[in-house]
Amino acid sequence: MCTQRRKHEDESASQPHIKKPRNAFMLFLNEQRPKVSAEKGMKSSAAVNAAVGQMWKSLSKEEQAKYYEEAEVERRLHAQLYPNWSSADNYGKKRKRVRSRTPATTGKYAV
DNA sequence: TGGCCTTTGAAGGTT
DNA sequence: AACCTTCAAAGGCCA
Repeated sequence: MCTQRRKHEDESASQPHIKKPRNAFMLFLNEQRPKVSAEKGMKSSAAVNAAVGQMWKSLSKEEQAKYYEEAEVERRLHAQLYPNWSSADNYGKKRKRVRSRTPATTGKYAV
């Protein structure tokens, strides 16, 4: 695996860098990704994620709401496990490509 | 071997 | 307070 996490035992033993609470799509993705990847033959997750994103739009508001509630529960669980945890665990650690990938810029990341 | 590419949501960070 | 930037997942693909 690529990310070997150079973290020493002291870090990983106490708090192995707690991930941010996943949103509704991450939950939906984790369910549909293996299915879509198998049916579509999509190897790269980027393509699968995009495809699942379209599927998400096809979901009924009740179905979508289901994931929002599940995601909300994960926030609760996260809060219970780490009441003082801030999502800034890895903020700025992974430099996401070019800064300005937000749709607010021009819909797409600045060319 | 790590970062990219990709999705939306959440949430930190900046203004 | 409002706006913007980054991580969350994650698997092939590139430098």
